[in-house]
Amino acid sequence: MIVIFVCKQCPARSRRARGHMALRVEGTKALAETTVDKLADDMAEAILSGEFAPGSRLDEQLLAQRYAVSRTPVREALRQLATTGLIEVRPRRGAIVTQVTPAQLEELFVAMGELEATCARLAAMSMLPTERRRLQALHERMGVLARQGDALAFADCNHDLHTMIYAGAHNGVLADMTQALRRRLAPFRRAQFHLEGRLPRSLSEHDAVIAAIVRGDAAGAHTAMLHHVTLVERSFEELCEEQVRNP
Amino acid sequence: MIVIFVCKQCPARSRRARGHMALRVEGTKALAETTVDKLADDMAEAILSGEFAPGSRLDEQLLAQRYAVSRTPVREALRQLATTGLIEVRPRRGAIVTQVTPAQLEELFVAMGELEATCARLAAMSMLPTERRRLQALHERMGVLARQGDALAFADCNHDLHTMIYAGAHNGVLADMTQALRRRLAPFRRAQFHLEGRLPRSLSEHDAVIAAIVRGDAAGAHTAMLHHVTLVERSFEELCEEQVRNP
DNA sequence: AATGTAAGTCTTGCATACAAGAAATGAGTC
DNA sequence: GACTCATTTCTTGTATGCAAGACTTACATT
Repeated sequence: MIVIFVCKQCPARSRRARGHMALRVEGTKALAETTVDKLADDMAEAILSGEFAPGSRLDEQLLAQRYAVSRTPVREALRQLATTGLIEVRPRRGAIVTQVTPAQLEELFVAMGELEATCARLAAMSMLPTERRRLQALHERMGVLARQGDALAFADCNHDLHTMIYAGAHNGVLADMTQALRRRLAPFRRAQFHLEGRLPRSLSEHDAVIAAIVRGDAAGAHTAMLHHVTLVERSFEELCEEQVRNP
Repeated sequence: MIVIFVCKQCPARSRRARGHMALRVEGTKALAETTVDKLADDMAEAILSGEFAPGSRLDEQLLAQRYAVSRTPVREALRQLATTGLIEVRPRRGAIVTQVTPAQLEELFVAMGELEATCARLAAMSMLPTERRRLQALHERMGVLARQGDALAFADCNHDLHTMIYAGAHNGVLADMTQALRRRLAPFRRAQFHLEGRLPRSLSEHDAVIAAIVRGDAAGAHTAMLHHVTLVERSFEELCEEQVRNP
């Protein structure tokens, strides 16, 4: 979200000239205003959605044609994606979508769990009363959704709940890192909400986390969150094994 | 470090043609082979060393002249640095070296502490006997250096010690993130090793961390490391205040 | 004097062009 | 028939050029 403070009196020209600023709200990213940013966003989305399969080559010319731009902005976008780990650029040999090995996936899940648990611990220590109340309220709403069996809305709220916890840690650096990791793992987590009985199970795990945070139990929040994320990972693994058996 | 598996029988030409690969060792970065990578490294170094002051503008043409290249690779390097948070590129308004506010610095230190503590916890759980022994050995060597008052060698070993702990967590993702944060904070940590009495104090703090890791006490390692990093931060703050008083 | 306007200059953003390295192809050799 | 080597083709890496947006300066207005 971008908030712009505008002096209605000043015509557009002088507004810029005097440096009236577009203030960015804390913790948000600027909207993609330049071609490169749009490209990077689009390509990241295409990778995360699986359209660009892991291991596939990203030909600069093809991408340039696809997005109707020249190679220059494509290259800049590719470099940007490379530093996020989504793709790999091999000097003089082009870029490929990063192939995540099972071992690396395991590491990503573990790292994610640790970061989330850390956020939960900090949140338990430093959340404001308002934040705790809103967290509790969201959790209760998810209880209703779970009973209604609305997996889609539940997933949305689940995302908000976790984001709320990152924010509650009151540490932008940590929140950004955790969010980034979460995004990278999104493709692997998506499927599991359709698993039978996942919703109520998820809810009861959340219960422990939320309760610990609300009562300010740092160690408890850490443990409960680690447990929760580990279970999410476990059910992902089960899903994989199942797919191997019944492809 | 790069390890290349070579078939001695095949001449260089066919080796490439047949796709014999240069295997990158886990957890390391490729050497800068392309102009852009070299630029990015150089510029990052210049920023971290303070040559490019926080807030200063990075003019593409000037940079291109300085490194005797065209603007194209400079722009790509800038984009790369931007995603690491070292600089900020404002659309159509050029790049500036990120200005870290005291509040952000505090967040960086806290995040760093949490990550280091997490690494220590995981290391306590999953380090191999060899790794524990080497950690212990390095710690003892640092004891000697501290008694000799060799601050420079001590700082080197200190770096190695922490790196060893990241590696001991057996999680490349976490290790990379921690290392990156450590690098970003390096300019702010550098000065403090010259503080009076810092070496022996640092050593005794390490003692608690190492002991906990070696005996496999996960919770203890976490707590001790968090304590250690917090103290490092504290002494940095003291240093700042002192400089404010006697500039 | 302070603010608003307009022209001019400078910088960035993107496209195009060319050079150099890598893969692919095909002929020759053992 | 497998391997080597040379040649061709394709892709990436870097330089250059042009257009559009942002800053500067000088000027006009209240």
